[in-house]
Amino acid sequence: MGKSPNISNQIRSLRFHHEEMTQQQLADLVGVTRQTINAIEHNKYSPSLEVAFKIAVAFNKPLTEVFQYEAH
Amino acid sequence: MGKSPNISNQIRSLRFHHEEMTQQQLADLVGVTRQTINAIEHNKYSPSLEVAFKIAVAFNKPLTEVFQYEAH
DNA sequence: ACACCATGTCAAAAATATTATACATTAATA
DNA sequence: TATTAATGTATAATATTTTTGACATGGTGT
Repeated sequence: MGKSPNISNQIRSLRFHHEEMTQQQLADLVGVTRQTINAIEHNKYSPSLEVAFKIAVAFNKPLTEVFQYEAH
Repeated sequence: MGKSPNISNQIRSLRFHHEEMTQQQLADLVGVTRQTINAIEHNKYSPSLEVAFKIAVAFNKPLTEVFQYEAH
C-alpha cells in the first residue's frame, strides 16, 4: 500500500540498543536484504506482516513495541 | 512472503463475536476486497502490516491478539 | 592519502499481495 | 421452487514489496 505515513517504527533506536546492531546484521537475522531494512526503517512502504514479526523476534520485543499504527 | 504457515489469526472467530460480521463487511471496514479477507483468513499469504493493523482496528483489538507468529 | 564500513539511494527485475470478474456451493427463506 | 446472502475458489491483471547490483557519502583508522 505504498508509502505508509500512518505506521511508524522504532527499528533504528532498537538497533542501537542492541550493541549497535548494523542494518546488515539485522537483515541477516531477519532473512531480508539490507535495502529492505533501510526502506522499512525510513517508512518507504509497509512491510509484510511476516517480515514485521521477524524483526520483532530479532529484537525480542512484541511487534507492537516495534511498530505503531495511528489511524487518520 | 508467499504462503505463511507460521502466522495464524483469529479473524473468523472475531467476526462471529462481532454480531456475525461478514467477510464483506470486514473488507469494507478495512478497505480491501472480500477475496483479500478470505485469503488472509485462510492463511494463503501474509498481509501487509498496514492491512493487518486495520483489521485489528476493525475489531478494536491489539494486532497481536488477531495475529500470532510462531517461529519454527 | 588510502582503505574500510555503515549508510542512503536508485533503477530494473523478481516475487508476492491485492483487485476484478466470474462461477459453484450451501443455507436460509419466501 | 426460486431467490438471496455468504462463502470458497480460480484466473488474469495490477499494485506493492523485495531483491539484486551499483554507486555516492561521511566517518574511522592506518
